Amino acid sequence: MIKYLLDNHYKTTMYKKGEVIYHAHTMPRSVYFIKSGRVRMVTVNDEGKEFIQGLFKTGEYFGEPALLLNKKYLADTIATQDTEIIAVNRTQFLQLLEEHREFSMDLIRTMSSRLFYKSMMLEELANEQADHRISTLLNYLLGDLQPGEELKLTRQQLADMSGLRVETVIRAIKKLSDQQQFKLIKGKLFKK
Amino acid sequence: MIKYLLDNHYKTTMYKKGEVIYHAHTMPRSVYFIKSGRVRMVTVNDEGKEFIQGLFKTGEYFGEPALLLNKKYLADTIATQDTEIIAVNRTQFLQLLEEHREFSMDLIRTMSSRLFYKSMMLEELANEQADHRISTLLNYLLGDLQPGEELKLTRQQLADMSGLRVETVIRAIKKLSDQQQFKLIKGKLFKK
DNA sequence: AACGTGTTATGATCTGGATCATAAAGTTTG
DNA sequence: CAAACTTTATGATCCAGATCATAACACGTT
Repeated sequence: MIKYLLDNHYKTTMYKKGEVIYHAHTMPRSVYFIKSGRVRMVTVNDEGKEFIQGLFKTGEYFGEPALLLNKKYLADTIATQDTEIIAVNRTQFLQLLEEHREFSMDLIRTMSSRLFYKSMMLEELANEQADHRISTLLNYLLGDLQPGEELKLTRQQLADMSGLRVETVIRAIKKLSDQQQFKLIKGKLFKK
Repeated sequence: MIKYLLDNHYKTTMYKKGEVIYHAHTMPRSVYFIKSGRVRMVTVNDEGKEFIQGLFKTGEYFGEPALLLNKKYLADTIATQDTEIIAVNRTQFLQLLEEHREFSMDLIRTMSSRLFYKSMMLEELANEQADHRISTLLNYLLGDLQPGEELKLTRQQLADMSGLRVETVIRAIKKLSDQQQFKLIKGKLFKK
């Protein structure tokens, strides 16, 4: 999709590490495709505590639900590193969906997978204890990795994905480190 | 969509109140369209505590994400009252998506709205106190109602949607009942 | 190798909401 | 309309995880 957008002269914008792509509580104007880089989508509560709603990388896109529902964004979206973005406005986006059957199918599949993740995490946050939450989250994240590969997330990020505090995540990971499908080397997590 | 399915001789199945349409941890075979009735989608943890992932009524459909991702269901789906269901298998479903542009757009919008709801609830469960959670949930649910209309959900159901216990929901609703956009009459909730 | 910054680690205390218990409404059924 | 349920209500106790405090690594920089 990105290739198609580039071939058709869509404009890319550069966001420096830490720059905000959009703010919560504003009306959406575009869908954002990541040409290169990484982005995090976070909701922030009154006390400034972040919850990571999603992490997006090169080739992925975000921001469609609010655009399609014509509702204000729930989350802030921030470049986690220097990132190139192609913004596609509503008209263009709807046109892409109409004219490219494969893209609308891709979107449906992408949304399915996000729904799956969110349903899983909702169950965890609603009903499960800290250890269980971390175990489920880690197993899910490790699923994407090759054996021996490192899970490049800090304890703080895992806390912000699971609704726990850093200290709790640190203690949970320590406790889980035997019986799990990861190993701990100098505090880092590697898939077994 | 339902009309189209009926016109094309898709078979409807009757589920009595309390009957299970599908179980968590089984492989999906179909997408389910509700011809009439109501259905709840719940995840259940080891201690038997339920979390309501979704409530579906006449005209709505459910079960697509697992089918499209070819992953086991996360939740059980149960008829909340006598319900008529049209089960559409994978091939038929993919065919519907290909041949009916409007339907694939409807699905995208439906999924957007479910994602929106789940993102909202995740933020609440991760970061907010009981009163805030209930307030957000009630305001969201009241949004669909006419002024004066009753919100037909028990405290237990609200608890199962917000990850709280009944007693906590009861106390929260009492505390919120002044400053909110609902009124309490004999324990029932009405939109102002 | 000393310094600075980010991350992991660990112990001690505190608290919101769970849990337990019991009762009072409200609703449905025979 | 009484009996049998279901749902709402309220008080008392308890505990997992938040919060606070402080230290120890890890790693890049000069």
